[in-house]
Amino acid sequence: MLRIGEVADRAGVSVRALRYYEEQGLLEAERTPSGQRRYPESAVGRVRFIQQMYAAGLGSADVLEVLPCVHTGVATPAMLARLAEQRDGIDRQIAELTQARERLAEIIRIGERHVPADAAS
Amino acid sequence: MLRIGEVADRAGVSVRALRYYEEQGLLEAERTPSGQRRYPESAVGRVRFIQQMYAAGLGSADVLEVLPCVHTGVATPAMLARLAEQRDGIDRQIAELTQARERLAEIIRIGERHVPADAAS
DNA sequence: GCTCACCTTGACCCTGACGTCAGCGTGAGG
DNA sequence: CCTCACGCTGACGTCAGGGTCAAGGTGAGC
Repeated sequence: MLRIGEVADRAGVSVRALRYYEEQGLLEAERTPSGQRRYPESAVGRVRFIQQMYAAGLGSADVLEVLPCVHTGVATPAMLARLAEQRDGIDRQIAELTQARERLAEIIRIGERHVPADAAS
Repeated sequence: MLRIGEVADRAGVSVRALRYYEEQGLLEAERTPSGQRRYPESAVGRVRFIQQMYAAGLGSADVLEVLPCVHTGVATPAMLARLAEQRDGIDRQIAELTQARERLAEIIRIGERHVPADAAS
């Protein structure tokens, strides 16, 4: 059983973040009689997953929706549908980003043609 | 010369957003003697570009940095460097998203194996 | 039994990209 | 002249994902 600081260190997040996740219902912890949180080792991976989902632009509610499937390894059809929805959302985001990237790349190409004399600066 | 509402409609953003962009120095407008904003047609495209950059995760300051190149079509080497930096940032984001997507997709595959009997629900 | 690092809750602070409301001016049609 | 949609500024609200500070409890070593 890990203490909150250890989980934070191992997962690379702040203690505050872990308490916030708990507040959002994303992460449970057992408590010692005095009230201190104790986490299983698996919590570290769980936190990393949560971070990854946040990075993918999901909000706490979305993560909360998909977490049960991760946790249990099984999923109802409804859960699968939600997961697929999130995956498609990410796909849409990737598409948007790719477009933006192309846009920038094109601007760079144009700009390079207008400043061709300068090779190394 | 377009009024603010028209630009907002055509670009698919709110009037408030346009005023905010102006506040951030991203979008200029002429003013009628009474103070109303008047935009050239080109503003619509400009706003769309701004939106695309926001969608790519750039902040107002970043957009402000890269806009001159778009506007003028030319770029100093320093500008090119900034553009390239933003492009690379987007690339990193895409990589992260792709990872998250794969993670979700895997969870879906696992889940599907655990609920294979149910085909249409 | 003392110390000191670690933990607790609660409360307020922050940034970004707007939403929203108030109170008022503007301008084109009937 | 009246109306009514549209525009203006300024100020405050919102939401997420935490940071930070305060005031105190806990627990393992010495």
